[in-house]
Amino acid sequence: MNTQQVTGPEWRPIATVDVVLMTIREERLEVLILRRAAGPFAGEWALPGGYLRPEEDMSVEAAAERVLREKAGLPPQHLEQLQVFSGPDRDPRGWSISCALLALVPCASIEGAIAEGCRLQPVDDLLQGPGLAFDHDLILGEAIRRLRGKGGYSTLPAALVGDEFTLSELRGAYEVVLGIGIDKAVFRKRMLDLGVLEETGRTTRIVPNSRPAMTYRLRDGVRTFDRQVGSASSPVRPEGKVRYQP
Amino acid sequence: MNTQQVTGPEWRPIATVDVVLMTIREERLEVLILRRAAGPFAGEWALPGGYLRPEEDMSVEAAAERVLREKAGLPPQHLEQLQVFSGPDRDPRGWSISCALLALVPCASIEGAIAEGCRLQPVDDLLQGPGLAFDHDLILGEAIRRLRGKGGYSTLPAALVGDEFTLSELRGAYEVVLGIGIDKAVFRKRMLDLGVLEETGRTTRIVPNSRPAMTYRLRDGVRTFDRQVGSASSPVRPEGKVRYQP
DNA sequence: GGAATAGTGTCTATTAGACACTATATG
DNA sequence: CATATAGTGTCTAATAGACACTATTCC
Repeated sequence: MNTQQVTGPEWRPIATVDVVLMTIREERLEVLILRRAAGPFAGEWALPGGYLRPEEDMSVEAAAERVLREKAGLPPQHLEQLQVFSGPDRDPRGWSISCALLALVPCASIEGAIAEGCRLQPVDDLLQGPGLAFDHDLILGEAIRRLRGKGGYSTLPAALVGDEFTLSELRGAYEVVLGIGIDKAVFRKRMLDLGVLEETGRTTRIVPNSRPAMTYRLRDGVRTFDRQVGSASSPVRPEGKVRYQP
Repeated sequence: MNTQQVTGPEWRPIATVDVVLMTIREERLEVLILRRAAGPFAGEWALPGGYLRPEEDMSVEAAAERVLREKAGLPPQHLEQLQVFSGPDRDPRGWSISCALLALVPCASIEGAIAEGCRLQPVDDLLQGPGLAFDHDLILGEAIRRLRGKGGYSTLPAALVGDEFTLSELRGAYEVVLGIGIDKAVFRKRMLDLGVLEETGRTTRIVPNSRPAMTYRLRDGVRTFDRQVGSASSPVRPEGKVRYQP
């Protein structure tokens, strides 16, 4: 316990950020974790995080971006606050408040830039495994819930593909996030009718021996829809699978 | 500035909670505000809030409930985290982190219990007015955005009516939150088909000289739907207005 | 019966979903 | 030509929305 813990306005809690960086690799949702070098839970796997620094960080978002720069060498495609986790017992060093943030990136932008001691782990494996340090399993669970929930009625999954993408790639991201198959014609009509995309004018071929596809970019930032994309009743179609590293 | 602000792990920011307590009164959305007695912005209107207290508060949610007990004498019907506001400049006392929370209550449960120096103010008036202390206008704006956004596809507005309510009362809450008129037949079918309500078996009459209505309660906590309730194209129907204090 | 609100039935325009079909590239 | 994916057209079942209609209470 920490001797700084006295009651009154001069008392202050430990303040940190924890970042859930998610990406799609090989058609699976993966999370960046690292083996803690020091401090509590040294040697165990945990989410990247750290203390707030008054001189460097202008906000919790800035602190999260600093952490990600150190661990994955990148600014994320999308970063949003997830939830505050707080209390006297979640950190053995004392009463703490941690702002958890969800970061999304296309896989291609971090592979190779991942720092020593870090790795990408499929979320499904992680939910079974021996568990993360602190209350990070709880934080991870909340991140997955948020992504799955918000992913169905927003352009959030677009942050998991590159700036420029084909409709098949985008659909693949939605399918991985939502865990369902989505009919390509329905998806195409929905996305284009929503007006959240714009053509780049360029085409790409996803695989050889096939027709090239138009590429698109997001017209704006993340937007929300008033209806869910796809449905749980859609069968998972074989064509639904799309390669992200052709 | 505070001399505690030195770089390094022993440094800690000011940590507070700010609560946006919303309710519906006279068919308008209202917010609890108070005139600051001391400290920065003394004499100005602000959202209720306060320091985290290590001995009393087990979490930010508990701190928010304590603040609400002091100012409005109640545990809220619904309490959820909104967003963290943080940075070196938002509080003149130094680098601060504030967890903003959204609290919803039926109006009847707080009228009379509101503490000295506090008042309920319609949100629309507040958005025009001279503005709140700190960055509380920003926090209020985020609270309204959250309520309007989430209100359309969840049972969140139910927290603004009593535990037991008629479908007309509930529909009225949705109409106030969303700012649209909702057809009563459509609303009835949607809500009952969703299976989020259960009959209490008791009936109430909203006004004299009319047929009594069945009352319902929420089957669970807040649930989300995959489709928006109502639509912007619905005309505001005269019958849509419902009295909350008959 | 009159007034007021609760609750139901019906029609229609829209659309999600399913799926067949055409188009365009490579080899 | 075959192959593989992009992109389009069509049909259907489901339903949101509009609105008329019936039901139940108090006066």
